[in-house]
Amino acid sequence: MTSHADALPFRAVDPELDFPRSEQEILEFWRRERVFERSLTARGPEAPAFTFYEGPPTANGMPHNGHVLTRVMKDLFPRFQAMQGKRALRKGGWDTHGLPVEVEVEKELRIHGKAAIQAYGVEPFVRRCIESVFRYTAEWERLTERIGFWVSLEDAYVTFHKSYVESVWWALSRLFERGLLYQGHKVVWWWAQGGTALSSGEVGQGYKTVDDPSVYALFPLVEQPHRALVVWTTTPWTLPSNGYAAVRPSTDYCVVRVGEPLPKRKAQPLELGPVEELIVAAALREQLSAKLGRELEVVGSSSSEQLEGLRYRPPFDTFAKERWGWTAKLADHDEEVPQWWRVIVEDFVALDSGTGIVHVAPAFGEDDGRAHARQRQRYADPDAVELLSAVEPDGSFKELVGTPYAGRWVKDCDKELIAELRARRLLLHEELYRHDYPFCWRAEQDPLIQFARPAWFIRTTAELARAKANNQAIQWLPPHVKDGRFGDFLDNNVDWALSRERFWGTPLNVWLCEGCDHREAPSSVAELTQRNPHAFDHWHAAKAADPTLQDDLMVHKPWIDEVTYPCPRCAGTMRRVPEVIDCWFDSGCMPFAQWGFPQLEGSREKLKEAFPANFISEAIDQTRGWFYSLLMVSTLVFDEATQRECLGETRPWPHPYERCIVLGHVSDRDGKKESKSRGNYTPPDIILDKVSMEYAVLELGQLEGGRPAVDASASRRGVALIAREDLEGMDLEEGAEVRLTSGVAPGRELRVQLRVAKHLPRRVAVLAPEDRAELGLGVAPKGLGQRPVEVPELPPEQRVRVEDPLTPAPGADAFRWFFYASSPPWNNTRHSLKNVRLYQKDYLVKLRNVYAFFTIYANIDGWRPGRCAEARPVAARPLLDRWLLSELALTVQAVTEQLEQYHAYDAALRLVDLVEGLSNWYLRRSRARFWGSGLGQDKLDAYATLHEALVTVAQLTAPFTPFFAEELYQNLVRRADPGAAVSVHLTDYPRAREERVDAELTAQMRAVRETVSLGLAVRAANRLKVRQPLARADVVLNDAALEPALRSHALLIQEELNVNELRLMVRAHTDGAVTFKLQPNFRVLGPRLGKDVQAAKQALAAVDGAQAFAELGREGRLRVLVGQTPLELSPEEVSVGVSAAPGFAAETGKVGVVVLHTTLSEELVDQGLLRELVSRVQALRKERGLAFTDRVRLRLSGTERIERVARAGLGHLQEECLASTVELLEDVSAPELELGEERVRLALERLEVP
RNA sequence: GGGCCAGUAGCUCAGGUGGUUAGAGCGCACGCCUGAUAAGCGUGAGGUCGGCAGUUCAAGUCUGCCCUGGCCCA
Repeated sequence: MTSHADALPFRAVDPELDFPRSEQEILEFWRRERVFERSLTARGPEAPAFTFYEGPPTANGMPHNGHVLTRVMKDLFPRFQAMQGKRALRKGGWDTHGLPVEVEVEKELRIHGKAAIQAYGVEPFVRRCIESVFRYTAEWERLTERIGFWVSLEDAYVTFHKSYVESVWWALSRLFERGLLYQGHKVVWWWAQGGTALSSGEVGQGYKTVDDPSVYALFPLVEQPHRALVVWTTTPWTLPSNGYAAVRPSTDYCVVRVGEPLPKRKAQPLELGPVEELIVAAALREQLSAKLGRELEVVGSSSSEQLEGLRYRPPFDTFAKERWGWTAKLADHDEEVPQWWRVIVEDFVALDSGTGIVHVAPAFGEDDGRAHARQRQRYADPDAVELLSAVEPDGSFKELVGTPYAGRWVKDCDKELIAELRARRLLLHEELYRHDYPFCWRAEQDPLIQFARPAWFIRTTAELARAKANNQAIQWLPPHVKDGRFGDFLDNNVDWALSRERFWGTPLNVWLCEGCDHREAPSSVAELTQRNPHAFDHWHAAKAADPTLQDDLMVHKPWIDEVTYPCPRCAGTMRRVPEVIDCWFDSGCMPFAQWGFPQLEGSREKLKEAFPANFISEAIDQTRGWFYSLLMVSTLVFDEATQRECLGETRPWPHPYERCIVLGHVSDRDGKKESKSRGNYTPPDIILDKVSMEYAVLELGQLEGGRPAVDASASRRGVALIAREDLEGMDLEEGAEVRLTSGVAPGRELRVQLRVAKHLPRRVAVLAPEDRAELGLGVAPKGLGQRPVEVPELPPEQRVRVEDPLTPAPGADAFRWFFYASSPPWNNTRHSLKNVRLYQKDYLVKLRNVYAFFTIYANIDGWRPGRCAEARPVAARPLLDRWLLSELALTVQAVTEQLEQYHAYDAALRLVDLVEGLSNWYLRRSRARFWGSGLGQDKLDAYATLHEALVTVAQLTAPFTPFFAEELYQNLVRRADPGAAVSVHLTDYPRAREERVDAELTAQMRAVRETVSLGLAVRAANRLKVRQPLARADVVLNDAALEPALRSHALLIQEELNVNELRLMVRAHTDGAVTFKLQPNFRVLGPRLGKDVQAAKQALAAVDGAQAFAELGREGRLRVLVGQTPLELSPEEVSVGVSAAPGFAAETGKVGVVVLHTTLSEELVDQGLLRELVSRVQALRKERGLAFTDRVRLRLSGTERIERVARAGLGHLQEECLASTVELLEDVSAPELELGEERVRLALERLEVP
């Protein structure tokens, strides 16, 4: 059956705004028609590839708004490029390894530390890691689809898969062969009691404020034993492991003598033994003097450069007793120098506390470790220099420290160490120092220590020049990242600490021989099997016993640890090192590992095609993360030889990505970071699907004694109290009616009003007992202590869902658009439901209104896209049509250009401009053209123009707002033409019709719009309703060139301003309403006159503007007196502007001045009354709810003047009001209306259409 | 403590190479329109351009120092 609706040219646009609903239909359409899959193949196999790399998320947490931003940016450009004719491949990916995953699993199992994991069993632990990693995959996939992020998830790469791991092995194997892998030490935050390094996230959770000893120790100089460095440390237990003393670069130091006690100070007794003079930073001398309570007399000066290299006696001889004389050979010249106990220069030395000289124990501080690494670089054989550490991994002192310290927990020895220093006269000062120090977040009484662990490194510093060249070739957005944050990071590069003493990660593929020192890095399972055919027997046995075992696990701990093979050099056995690798290295291997290169068939071709990526995009925090790992891994692995071997050619920089869009963070509406624990977090669902949130249920009684001051009367039946922030979060006003539902009372709902209670925590709602009973709800026991983050975990009877029943959520397009259009993507974005709606209104809603208008009238007129052919050629169409099509062409040009440059924000701005002009000018000015009956030529032109504009906008906006673009396209194009491309996303991106660009017309229209605007401002300022016609408007132009332009739009201006006559003139008087203002043209005159230009300004302001302007015109120059000096000015040196004289009905703008003649003749008043009449009738029509096309019978009675006006304007009334008959009667029974001084009664009834 | 980025109207943002009345949209107020109607439109009020110095005839724009926020690193 063909319904009436199906017969319409266009499906009527739903008057209700519910974007999520139509988006669901479109999602279903895309699924059904497999539009994404088609878009990948539609351009044929020969189409050029466009490559995008997906930075893999970890799915062990819920996706949040930041993920929406990245996914939305990642989606935009491939969609655009696909419409530009490219094969835009988008392979998904999942990051699955790493410490955060292990920590999550530890939390679940309520175990902590290496030993606990081993006790639990590495095998079941690893299996739980896999489960954990995919815990929220479903949510991720749902969000991905819902926001319209097109990515191939079904063949997504997964970092723990065997093929991926083997690719990573291949890369490491390459680096190993080139000598870029070595063993060293890395300083980590170490939980000694548990034998585990903690991630920075874990460390951050465990800070406590504590008092630690702060020690000022003396390090006597070897050459001048009477002088000592005053060295500051807060970790006395690291002093036995001292290696260097560090001073700050380019800093003044002074030599002082300890003098008399300061007056009014408590001076401590000092026993300094042979030391007489102290060296401290000049800037900290007084501070130290105050601490000691003694004068410090300056007896000499020094600088960091002079101090550098001086040898000193370490405070403890733990290592010095054996190694004092040890030296090492320098790399750059043939010289042996002492390895230890020298002054070095380091940036990290601060001058805000201490002495400006810092104790460096390379094993016990990150700065210290790095400083040591730099020292090692000086030597011919860096590995010849060992690391001094007097501490065992369990946190106890080593035997070599000797009694009484050996075997004891280091921090317990602080006091005795200090006492020993004092006894040896090496202690200058001691005090307590209050600071924040990290403790283990699970074992809260255990302080962490920084501790050097043996680790494998990649020698990135060896290839740094190539990495930098690579960076230089990347197009960074914003550009400052290149030489700013990223460049700086490269400049300060240190070798990559690759290994991790953990369980869940890519195992480091280095095998060591037990018998000799032979090392190998096999690159695949196949290679291992070649070396030992039985290498994986244990795995196959395990798999036979448990067929559910995933094949990928054969390359993971614990199974891989059992793989051994005979040493090729001796009779020993090769065993793998125990470590796994940094998961950042995994992610950096993604360009080739996603294809399983080189071991998988076809991977070589795929790599060749998709290397480098055209663009990647992630947030700024990835600078040192993925941006770095990608660049570094590819720089290292793909040296020229490897490129030739793997790609068959060498590629110029950059690789592996040509462009990188660095995104800002998503913050709340106050610019604060969104955080679940603070509760200032807007879940994506609120934007995408339903404005609803869950709250913990509280009752009034729980507030007593707490901070919230709640008026007891505010809590009553039918009212829910919440925090103001929560109210704003749902974009609701106080008093809004909401729907309450509960998980324990399915199907039941309650309508209540929302009220704000001051100081209420977020995410709680106070309900009246009766209301709670209605929904079967209890209360959350924590009351005011309820934390937002815990709300979803509460039992169902303690939670209530609050939903806004009136306003649908903005939807996915709005969410996307918000991120594109609100600010450049590298700025931080202030996100809230309200803001998303704001930007939606500005663009999507406006566009939708134009679209709705179009369908209404096209349906009335039966206009179909086929009738486009009946429109005249563009050049012959009315000015307004030509203007719109010119704007359209310009916009196509600009948007395309911006998207090619990856400027999403600028492109979005252009689209907003276009839609603004389309709605606010073109349609407003064209509405009357659609009203008349029948399809005249002008109307045919208008339909064709508007239709084309809408279709083009649909295509332009398709990469940005794919859902609404699809709706437009389906209704405007495909409904009439089933042969058209199935989806807007399968069409070609619009090409600018350059022949239609009319820059002059654009400029003219701008002037017209400004003129109109000025005229309306005059009316507003003088309280002249637009409905009242005026006799005349004078437009006094600043620029003569605009005169003919405006003349051609005179009718339009008259109509907008409702004036009967328009006069255009160029810088002329109009009855004194205009004055002339002369100013220097500063750009020209400034350089000529210099300082005097200000005097010239005053002189010009003083002359009679009109006369001066006349003189300029007459003689081609102007003479003025500047002070006593005559000055001759050329026309270029003077800028003349007209402005409205005070007291006239006139306004000034850039184009010039608009003057309105405000005297009302009787005739004008009559004209005004007629318009009033029409207006009142239209209001009545609306009141009656009449359709646009309904015909009416109008009866009216009124004062004499009204009747005269009505009689004279009968035809006009009939036409404007669709009144078939207009009857003037003695008395109409209707309320009397006032029209100024006149009165009228109006009655109308609908006429049935015959 | 260091590096990078940002700070312009209530909000979100524009403001090549310095040029003298600092712009837009939204919001707000007032008004218009009533054949896009829970829509459309106009006008207006809001700014010591984060602060303080400096360079210059002239600074939102250049320089220095400082303040606030964000991120990264200590």
